[in-house]
Amino acid sequence: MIALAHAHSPTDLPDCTDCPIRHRAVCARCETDELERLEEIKYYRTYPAGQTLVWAGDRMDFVASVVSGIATLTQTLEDGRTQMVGLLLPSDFVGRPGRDVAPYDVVATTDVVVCCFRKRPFESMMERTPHIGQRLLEMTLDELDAAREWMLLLGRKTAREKIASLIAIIARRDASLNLRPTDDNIQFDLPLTREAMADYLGLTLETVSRQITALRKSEVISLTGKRHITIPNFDRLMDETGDDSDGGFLA
Amino acid sequence: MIALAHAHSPTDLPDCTDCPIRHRAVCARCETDELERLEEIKYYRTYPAGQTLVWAGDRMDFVASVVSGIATLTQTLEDGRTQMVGLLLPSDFVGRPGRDVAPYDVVATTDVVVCCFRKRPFESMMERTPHIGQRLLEMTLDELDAAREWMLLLGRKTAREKIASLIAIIARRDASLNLRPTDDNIQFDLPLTREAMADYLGLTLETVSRQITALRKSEVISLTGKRHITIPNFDRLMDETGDDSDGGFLA
DNA sequence: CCCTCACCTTGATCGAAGTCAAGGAGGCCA
DNA sequence: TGGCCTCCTTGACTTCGATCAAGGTGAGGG
Repeated sequence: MIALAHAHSPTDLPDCTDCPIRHRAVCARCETDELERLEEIKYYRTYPAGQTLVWAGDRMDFVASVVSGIATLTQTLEDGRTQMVGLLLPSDFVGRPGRDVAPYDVVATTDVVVCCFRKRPFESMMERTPHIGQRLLEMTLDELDAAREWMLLLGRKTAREKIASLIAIIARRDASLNLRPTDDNIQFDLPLTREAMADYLGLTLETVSRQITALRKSEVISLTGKRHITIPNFDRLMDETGDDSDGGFLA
Repeated sequence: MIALAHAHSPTDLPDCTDCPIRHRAVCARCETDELERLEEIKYYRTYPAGQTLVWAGDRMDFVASVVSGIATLTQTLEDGRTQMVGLLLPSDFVGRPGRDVAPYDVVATTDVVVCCFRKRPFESMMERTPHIGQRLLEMTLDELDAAREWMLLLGRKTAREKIASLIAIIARRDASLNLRPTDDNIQFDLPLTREAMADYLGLTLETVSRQITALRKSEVISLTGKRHITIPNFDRLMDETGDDSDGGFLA
């Protein structure tokens, strides 16, 4: 949820106590001494935008936290149809203790920095450190809620509602990120291409494009360039999502 | 995953050590002494088929394990469109420690027996008993995988593939339940109405009905009555699901 | 400066699934 | 035994989003 205002290179991030995701990641509940032990087994990796961090089916010998940037989890059917099943933001966790083989592709959407832990040491650390397991449970339950919200969207919403929902979610996230209120004249850049949005929403990229145009023509949103969005009236946008008024939504 | 061969009434189930879900539920890893403490705060409830156990938005002052029967988790949009977001089988967990308000409706599909724990005592027990949290984490991660598999189905599969996938999953579950091999001439009863299947698959009940008929006409399945299904050739069915050969699937 | 390539938009057409409507089958109760 | 129910099937028609196809836009590199 928290992005770096200015990108750090791995060597700028030696110390967990200064870590930008310290209070949100899997290590959030750790005490200083626990953090010190984590520090010993961690290492940073960076990936440029577009690169695949993990291929579905590959052995994974590490788990990791996203420190900065955005990555996606995607599944693919044998004939090439793909569905995004998760969006990884800073502090989100990659991998699963106790599992050897990655079930999804993990792809960097922007440049990404991750804080990795070799799986075995992390697992044994988890046994000794309930704080890690507790936090991971909390995060996993949140992700499960988000996945279920997304199932409702995929199964029952119209294309227009899907786009409106996605824009609302990104707007909310951006607002919370920059500590601005979620009201009117919110502005932000879409971090996803039309194709990635299509993969997220279970649509084609043409439909995504058409529905964005339609929302623009209805003045629910306005566009500057292809990616920069302004929301003149947030309630107006929420009306288009199909959710009931408050509409608790995704991570 | 394990159902009772013969239904117990609540009073038949006084003792955790004899519990049919002892080795699969949230208490699976507990030692005898931990079990004894759980025993003190548990109580059973039964619900007849069709009854709602929990309404979305209600306060929930308990968490629970499904002991026998099947229940569904569903979400509803304000105009009435509904999407099933989870299927609760024996040993599955209901509720979330640390949360007060239920986010989904929980409805009994068959007669259901649940083993309840008042939320506060359960939460404080969780703090002292890492085994419970560990097991809950494992179960939640499994559910998250299942939800993501389901997202792929909802977003990218055709109606025919959705139906084939659902039948395959129920067949697999039934086979594992009865310790029969998943090969040919599998037979079982669909535990869901056409409408419930539609809610699960993001379809209408008419489309479900038509696709079941179509699969019957293609001799991928055969029907006896409306609910009893025979699968002459399991590989044939798998070919219709759109998944790649092995196709790791849901709970 | 212009070319190229990735990304996006728009149009025309098609088809899968939704909608509306009618009726069948079986279980349950009076 | 007959008359509900609820659950399911089938048909006719409509519609939303996919598909196929053609171009537009803008950033970066030669």
